[in-house]
Amino acid sequence: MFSDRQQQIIDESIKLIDTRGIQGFTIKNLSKKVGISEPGIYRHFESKFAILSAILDSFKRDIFENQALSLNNANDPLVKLKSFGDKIFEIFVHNPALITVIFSEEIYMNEKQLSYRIKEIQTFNENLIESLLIGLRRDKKLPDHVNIGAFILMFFGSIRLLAKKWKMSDYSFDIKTRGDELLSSLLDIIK
Amino acid sequence: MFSDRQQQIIDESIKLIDTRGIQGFTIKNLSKKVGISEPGIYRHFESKFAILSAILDSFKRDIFENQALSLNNANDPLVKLKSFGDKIFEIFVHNPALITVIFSEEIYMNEKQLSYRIKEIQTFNENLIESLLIGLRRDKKLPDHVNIGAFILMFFGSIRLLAKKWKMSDYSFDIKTRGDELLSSLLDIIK
DNA sequence: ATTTTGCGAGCGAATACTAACAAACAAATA
DNA sequence: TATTTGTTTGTTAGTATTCGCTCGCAAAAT
Repeated sequence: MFSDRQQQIIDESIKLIDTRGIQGFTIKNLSKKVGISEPGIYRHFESKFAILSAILDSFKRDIFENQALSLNNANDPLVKLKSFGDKIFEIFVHNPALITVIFSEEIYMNEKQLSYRIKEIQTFNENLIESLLIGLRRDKKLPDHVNIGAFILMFFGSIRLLAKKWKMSDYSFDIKTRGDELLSSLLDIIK
Repeated sequence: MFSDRQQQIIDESIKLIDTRGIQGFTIKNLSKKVGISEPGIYRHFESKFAILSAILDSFKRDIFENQALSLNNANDPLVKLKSFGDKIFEIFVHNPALITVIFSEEIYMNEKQLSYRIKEIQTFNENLIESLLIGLRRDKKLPDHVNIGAFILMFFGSIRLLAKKWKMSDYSFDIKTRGDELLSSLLDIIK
């Protein structure tokens, strides 16, 4: 899909956006990081837009494969939910820079094509969780007082916020531990 | 504190950041919105940084006064929590552009002084909620299984996410209604 | 009379991107 | 095997445009 050089450019772009924001994501800064000249970048991507687009493609592929996989590993919906959350934190631990890139819709706000892609990924994830909860409700295994829409907001909202806090604290705590704590509190709600 | 013209510049800046992002927040765009020339802007603020700084000052004053007020209107901690949440949604309904400005830490990431101020506001709000919950626990009115840290993440995380979704949907649903739903689900957890 | 608020013109630096050319490499040919 | 050919990947030098911001001056307000 992407050549080695292209993947390198994508990786450095993500790091650059993470550390210096969209404003720091310039072709000049990027070329320094990659170690080639500015026009050299354009040998591998036709525009800055194309790089952002590739970042989203690359991430989308990752998450679709990973999540689909983790959901097929169990039968119990609660176990699925837990492993879904675990997987998210695993991805963040493995590539913290992604937190900024996928939770900062503002980065893509000038490009409708890109913001649509971000929305698509979010909707995909929410639908996964929603169908799990609807299944539980059908089987009368979800307490009556649980509001599915509200739970989904709590689920993704708290995970996002924890990840952002982790990043803003310079990764000063163990997100795996705190994530486990959070996930078990979330699961408590629907037990 | 701020002259009429300064307040106008602050208001237009918030709107500009909301609609066009940090990248669209330029002195040229701002001067067009305000209706004066670019150098005219510099008669009222010494730099672009000073405008961002003023935005945070203005918002900080608002939220500190408003929240402190709403928390003194009741005795029951649960009622306080509800009115705290209500107040947040009221502020957003009244000034939706603030959602982008205060939930987009990336805007200020290049300026440590500014990102520190954002953090300060967040910590202030979290501490308010935390002290309410600690009080409840002391009085044995908080269920044992409730993890205070996790609940705070859920509380602010879900509110933030709902607000962002509201904005991203072009304000296509009634955030007051959905906010009420969310808040009652949140309160259910600690009852 | 003095201060405040505005303006047009223009500064140096940075932006995304292009043109023209050269080395490196691989496949095809002698 | 040695040489030619074409493609890929890189460079230096430059484009037009935009950025935040300043200068010097004039009108307006106090």
